[in-house]
Amino acid sequence: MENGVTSTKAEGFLSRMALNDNKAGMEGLDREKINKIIMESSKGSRFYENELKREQQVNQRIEKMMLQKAQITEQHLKKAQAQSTSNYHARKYGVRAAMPGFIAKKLCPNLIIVPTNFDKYRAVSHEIREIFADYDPHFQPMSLDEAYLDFTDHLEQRQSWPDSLRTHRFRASSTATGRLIIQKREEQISQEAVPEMKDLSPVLFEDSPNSSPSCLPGCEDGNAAGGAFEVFGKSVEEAVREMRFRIEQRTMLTASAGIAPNTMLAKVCSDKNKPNGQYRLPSTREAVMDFIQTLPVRKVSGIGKVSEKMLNALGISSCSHLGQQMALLSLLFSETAWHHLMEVSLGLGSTYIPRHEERKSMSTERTFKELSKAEEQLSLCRELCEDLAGDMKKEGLKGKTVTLKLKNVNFEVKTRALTLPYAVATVDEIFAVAKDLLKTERDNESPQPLRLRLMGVRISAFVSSDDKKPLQKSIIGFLQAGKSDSSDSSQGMHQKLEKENVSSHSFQTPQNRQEGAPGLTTQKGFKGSQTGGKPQQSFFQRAFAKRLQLQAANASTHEEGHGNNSSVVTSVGTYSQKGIESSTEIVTKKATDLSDLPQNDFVSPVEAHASTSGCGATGSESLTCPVCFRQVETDNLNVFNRHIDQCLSDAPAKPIQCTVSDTESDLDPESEHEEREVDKQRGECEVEEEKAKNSEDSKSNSIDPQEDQHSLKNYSIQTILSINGDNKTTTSPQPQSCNDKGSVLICPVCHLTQDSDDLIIFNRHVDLCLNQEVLHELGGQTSSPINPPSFTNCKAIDRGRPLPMQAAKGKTKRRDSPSSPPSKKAKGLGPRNTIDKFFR
DNA sequence: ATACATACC
DNA sequence: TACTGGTATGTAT
Repeated sequence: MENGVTSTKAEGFLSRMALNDNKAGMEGLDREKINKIIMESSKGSRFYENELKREQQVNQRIEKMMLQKAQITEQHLKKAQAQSTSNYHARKYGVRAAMPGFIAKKLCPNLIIVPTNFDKYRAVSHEIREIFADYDPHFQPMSLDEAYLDFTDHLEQRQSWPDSLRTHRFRASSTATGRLIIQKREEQISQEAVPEMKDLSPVLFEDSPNSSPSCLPGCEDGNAAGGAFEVFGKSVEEAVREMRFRIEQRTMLTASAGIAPNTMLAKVCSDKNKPNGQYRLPSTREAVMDFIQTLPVRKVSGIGKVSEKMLNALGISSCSHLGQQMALLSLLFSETAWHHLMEVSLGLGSTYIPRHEERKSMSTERTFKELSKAEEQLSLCRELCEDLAGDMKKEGLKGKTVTLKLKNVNFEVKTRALTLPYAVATVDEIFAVAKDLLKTERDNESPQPLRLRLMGVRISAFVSSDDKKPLQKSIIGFLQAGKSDSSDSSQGMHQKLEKENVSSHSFQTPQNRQEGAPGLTTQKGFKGSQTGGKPQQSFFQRAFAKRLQLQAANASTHEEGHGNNSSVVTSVGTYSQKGIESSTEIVTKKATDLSDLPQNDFVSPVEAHASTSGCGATGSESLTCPVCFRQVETDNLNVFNRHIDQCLSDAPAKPIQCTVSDTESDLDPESEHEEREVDKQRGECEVEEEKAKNSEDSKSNSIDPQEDQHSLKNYSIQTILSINGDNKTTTSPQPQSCNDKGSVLICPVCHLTQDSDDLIIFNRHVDLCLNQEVLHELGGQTSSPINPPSFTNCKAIDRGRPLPMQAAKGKTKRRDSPSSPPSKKAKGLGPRNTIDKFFR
């Protein structure tokens, strides 16, 4: 048994943690050796144990799934039938994104872990984005180093451009020098790094360093003129190559790109010739289908290690398998997941670049050495709230839901949230809630202490810009008589407040009590108001609309010309990484704040609010009303809440008499200044986090052997492009015929009557139809998200997806219900917004 | 609305 | 010694 357990664990670990050579630059490594190192470095740690646990959970899910699969009868089926990163040198050692530094060091003892420098990344990102904008002013950045672009318009214009507009010089100043610089870089790559690799790596690898030389074209011609230059052609490939060339000239960073008919494919393609390369997938059905057939599901954005494992358990590893198993998958997966898989299997993806959406949440979290003392947890919590409030202020945001995230020393994560009836943004408001959530959690665990290794605070449920603006105005108006905004806080809010609070349940149960007086601080520099996005249409709505549009257009001329509809994804490689220890020193910088806090560790939000406002008493048997600021002699929150409600309805439009000064008020100007300083350092950390998005926080992101510290050189940018080109008309698919009762399904795309009333078959037809229509005739506007849904908790048959057997005349519905709103789902399917708060 | 899991960078 | 941080999304309850 012992053995069995051990090996199970080992397997779990391996499948979960083992080297993932999915990414470029990791081919031909000695996996076994690397995995051994990873394994030995990790085993026994709490993290490891927790990973095992999670692995078991996934396995259970799979087991459950298999059970369900076993219950599927022929009938069913028949019916259904119907990271920062490591640089490329480091990757040769098996070092990869998201790998902890201590393991990376074992794989590559000579590794130098470079601290992150997000200011630098932002600067570079800005430059790159300027170049992107030349090709698509509406490009969508997905992160600092990655974006989708639609090349369609650019290509159209480009056709008539003279050579001069397609000519680009080598690096500025003196060209000769520029070339030297570049060449020097290459030498460093190939001569320095490589030998060292061989000598020092504990890991053997089989193939020699790949490496496409950087995209230096062999342009002799332009040299005489006092500067080397190159004339780029008019094709997509040339345009993209030109873009990458410009990026490299400008930033000394290389970029990779994928060119494909939609974003999903473009993303995959961008990985194909990474680093410093590009790959074009032609926009033909044949090419797309061929491409998809052999594509491992894991390559597709949105299919992560869990989804992959579940699919693998069903014998599905490539996208072609997906296509073959749609019926089965429809019974085992949720509708959303299934739909996404179907689109993937058909090579479908988004062909438009959605507008940059507004953020939906903002958070900050920190990992530290074990923290068990209530006071320290409390002060840390406050610190987080301060950071968060600062960030919120920068963007002029207010949100109603505050979430506390806790991770204990065993890596178990918990989140606790509370939604208020009004939006908050200041330190005190946030802290009041977070503190309460923390207390509740502590109480729940007691007498065991909370042994935390991470704490985070998040705000979500932002009020819309529309809501915010008047709010803002009224506050400003209210304050006009007055002083600086930092001292007023709750005053101006009164009217709004009163309205909101009165109409909503202001306070609730002890578990759920909410702070009564938001005491919103005014914020200057309120920028707000990005216009609301266009409502997202569903896949079918779009297709249908497009078709109508096309039909209309067809009446007149149908000469779209070039027919190059493109999207581009670009990603810049990761730069550097912060030291491993960076996250450990956080613990209690603000121990002094403890003095500001009431003695009892955890007080109710209201109490805290009052006390930090300097207006409340802190007697243990009384609570301070946030409205009238009188003591209420009770510790019964129901009583207290009644008082507040009363207070709110009784004393309407009267400003609260108290100089609240909450926000930053508990810091004197001096210390506030210091705080800012600290924030700066922290800023780097946060930026790092940004960076860390690309892989790991301090650990793995920029692991570069043999790199100059703080230098960007030798890093690469990766670009993914997608394009719709070569429109070819394809014949519509033959409607599948199964024939049945008198029901009739009509394809919303081709408008042909379908013989089968089998929805699965019908749906498949629709998708095929869309695929062709959209891809070829229409330049295809599918609404597949750029960032696909995750596959959390796939469900199973019993939940029974409603297979609407309704067959009507004229209008047919998919289970998706084309006419019904994409619902939250489709909406949720919107792009994952990874734009950092630091770049906005 | 809340909690948790998955995914991406 | 010893596995991140920020954001989004999906599912269950």
